[in-house]
Amino acid sequence: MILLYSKFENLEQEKKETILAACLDEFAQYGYQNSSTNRIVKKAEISKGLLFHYFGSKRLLYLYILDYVLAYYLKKIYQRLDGLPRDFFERVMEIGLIKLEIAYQEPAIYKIIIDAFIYKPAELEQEINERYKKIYEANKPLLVQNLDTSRFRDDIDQEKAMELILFAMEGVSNKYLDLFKNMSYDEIMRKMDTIIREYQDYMEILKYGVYR
Amino acid sequence: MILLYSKFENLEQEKKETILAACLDEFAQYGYQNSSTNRIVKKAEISKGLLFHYFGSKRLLYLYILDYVLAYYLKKIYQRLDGLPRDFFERVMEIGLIKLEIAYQEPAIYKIIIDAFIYKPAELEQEINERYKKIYEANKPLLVQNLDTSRFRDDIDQEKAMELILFAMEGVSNKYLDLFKNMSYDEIMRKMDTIIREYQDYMEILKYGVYR
Amino acid sequence: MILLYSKFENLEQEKKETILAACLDEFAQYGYQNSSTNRIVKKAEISKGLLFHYFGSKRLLYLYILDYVLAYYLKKIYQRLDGLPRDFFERVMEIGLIKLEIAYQEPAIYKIIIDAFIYKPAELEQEINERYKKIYEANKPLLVQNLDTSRFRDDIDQEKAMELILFAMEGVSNKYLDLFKNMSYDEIMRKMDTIIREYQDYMEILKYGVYR
Amino acid sequence: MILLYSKFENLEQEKKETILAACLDEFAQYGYQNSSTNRIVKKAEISKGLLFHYFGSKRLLYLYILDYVLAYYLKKIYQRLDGLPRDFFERVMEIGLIKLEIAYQEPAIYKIIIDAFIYKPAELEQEINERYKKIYEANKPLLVQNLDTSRFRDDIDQEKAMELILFAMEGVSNKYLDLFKNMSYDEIMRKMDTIIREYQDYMEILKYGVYR
DNA sequence: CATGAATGAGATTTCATTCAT
DNA sequence: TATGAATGAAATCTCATTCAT
Repeated sequence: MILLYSKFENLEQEKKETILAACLDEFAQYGYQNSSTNRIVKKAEISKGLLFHYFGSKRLLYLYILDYVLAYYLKKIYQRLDGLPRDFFERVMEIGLIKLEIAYQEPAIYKIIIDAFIYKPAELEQEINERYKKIYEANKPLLVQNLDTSRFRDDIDQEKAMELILFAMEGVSNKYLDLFKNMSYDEIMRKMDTIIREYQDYMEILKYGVYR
Repeated sequence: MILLYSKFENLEQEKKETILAACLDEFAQYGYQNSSTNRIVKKAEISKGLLFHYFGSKRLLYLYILDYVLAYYLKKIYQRLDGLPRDFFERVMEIGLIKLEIAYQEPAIYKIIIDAFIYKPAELEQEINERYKKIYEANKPLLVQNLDTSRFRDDIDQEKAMELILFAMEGVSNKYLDLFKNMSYDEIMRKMDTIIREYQDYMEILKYGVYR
Repeated sequence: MILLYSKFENLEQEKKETILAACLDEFAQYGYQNSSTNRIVKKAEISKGLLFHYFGSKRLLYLYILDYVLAYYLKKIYQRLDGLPRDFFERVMEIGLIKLEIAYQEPAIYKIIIDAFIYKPAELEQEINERYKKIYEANKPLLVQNLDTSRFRDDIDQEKAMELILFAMEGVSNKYLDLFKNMSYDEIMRKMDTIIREYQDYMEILKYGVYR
Repeated sequence: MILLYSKFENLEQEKKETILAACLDEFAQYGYQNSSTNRIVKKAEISKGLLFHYFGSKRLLYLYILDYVLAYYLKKIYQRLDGLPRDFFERVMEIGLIKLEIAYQEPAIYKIIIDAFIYKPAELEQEINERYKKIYEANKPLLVQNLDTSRFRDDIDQEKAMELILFAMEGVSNKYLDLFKNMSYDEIMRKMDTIIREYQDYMEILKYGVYR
């Protein structure tokens, strides 16, 4: 890894950023399969050969970018780690909101991540699965560390319950994201209060089942 | 629509089926973007010109096929409509099993549907969304028709509760489907009992919250 | 084979010949590895796609051309079959002269054959070996059919002797071909008599050992 | 020449050898045309610029390497010069065995030489021909020096006879080398006795014609 | 001496679509 | 209706060589 991409990493910051921006843009808009290295070099204003000098192949370039966006994403999330609520429901909500925030502040990064894990281009399945495991493991402590589980009912499988809650709330999140697609940032912000209230409604229902 | 594809629809049954089979095969294996009309005509043993004579463009061909598989899918589901349990949880479980069944009996059809809704090739987003709404509307009665809601607690929003349950169970289903990817049909069948039992465990937890 | 190249073979004669000429030219000048399909389509004045429509890949194109030149070559040789002398030495000499003739009448064809068998591009080794065997088998009767072996000495292995003679005379032939490279056709023709006389000198020596 | 490569030749021994090894490896595996200076610098662990600093161009690098392997080859052969049998046939056989030995001890060197003289990349034809002449001249004394020609028959052209024998035996050698291609070293060694015996059979036939 | 970033032409191949027959 | 030849842009990737540092 270190050797593989060192040519690129040793570049001056500005140039690196131009190239990264071009790649993020391209992969976010077209996904892996339909992205074009031709378009990337045009956007980045570098020669065709140089891109391959840095990254070796489109495949390796994509994996580099994927790792880059994942690192960025995890960093953002972990910056908030300290302030996470101890109650599971509140924490799930908080994390959901963080994700929404990233999705709006860095839509390209968010889109690349989602695409990678949901679509998984066949020729990259293994590599993406590895990264998925890694990010899953990295996320676990986020959810369970320093958690106050005292309110969970004794007679249910706590782990399964938490899984269900996550699945359900992810479904709710996606519903909102889908809704947001055709809305401006301002519109979204204006509705945010209502959304948060709805979010809480959903959680209340779940809470009723798992908390005593 | 009627005019658009009438040339194809008026074909003799056998020829239509050969062409359909070739398209299903191709789109299931490669998805929309990476599918090739060249390969399709080779598989279907028809000429290049004829395919475009029937469908106009790759894009329109795909949409035709998408509608075809959706119709097939819905038909299969609706055939089971009468026997659906009146209890919501049992019904969700039953529908989940029907989906699994289709996924294994007609993997190509299942794969095309999943791909369409999950990946949504950018240039087809609008058309796919339309279809998504349509299928969503079509599915609604499936879930609510003739439902026995008497056991739902009075003090919760029934609709939201059902949404949550669906989201959660979809998460569980996907978890299993992911697990199945690297298993043979026989292995899956052997584990089916355990899986159904786990499925029920998850539902018990949810039930506790929404049923009185 | 028939299906593979039928698209090309069904073309009208004139177009086929233009394309063939372009390929022969290119492969003779550059060999397989360094030939360029870009240059070929330019020479043949057809579009890039069309070449691949006809032949599928550079590799298959080359194999088609190789078979074409081999067929041409064998046909030329077999046309002379009837008049071949019954004495082995005279026959070897005759065949050698036929080859020289072809080499000068159709230098591209000759060069492609020689290149294929001598250089054998690694990725085509197997296919070329198959063809080599085929041509070797086809050549055998040329050398032994209706041969008068009565003058061979009884106490030597006739087959080994004939092998040696062929190897030796091939060496002599190559020596002349090498010599010819820097000579004009006219020069060569003027020297032909001397060359044939030398040829015969060489054979006399060999004859002395194997004939009684 | 001296000026041309002096930068390289003045290097410390170890570095020179690393670079030479990389070049031998590359040219033996890929030939001139398909070799890559990129791969060479990677193997040699030197910079791109340095290679061109030393050798000027790929073409000049190849010629340097060609001269190097030829020198190596000739040195090896000449080391055996003293012990060479005085009988022409025995000497031809001995030289043939020496070549086989080199082919197995230094396959890269052998392969580069063979490739150069057999394939002759068009753009290097002249330079290779010069070297061919040089090596041919250098080989001559090897064959005739201190030779016992007393057993040659008086009535034949001795030089032509020797030429024929060389051609014939080269044909036999190539036949064996071709055979060896698909055999392991051990297999070859196990068959060596049989091969030498066959070699001698061939020579006996030739001997009969040229010796009295 | 030495580096390695940078170039851009050129390699083979695939693609959806058109159109003369 | 039906054919399949024809197009040429675009895809990814490699190449020998240069030059600022």
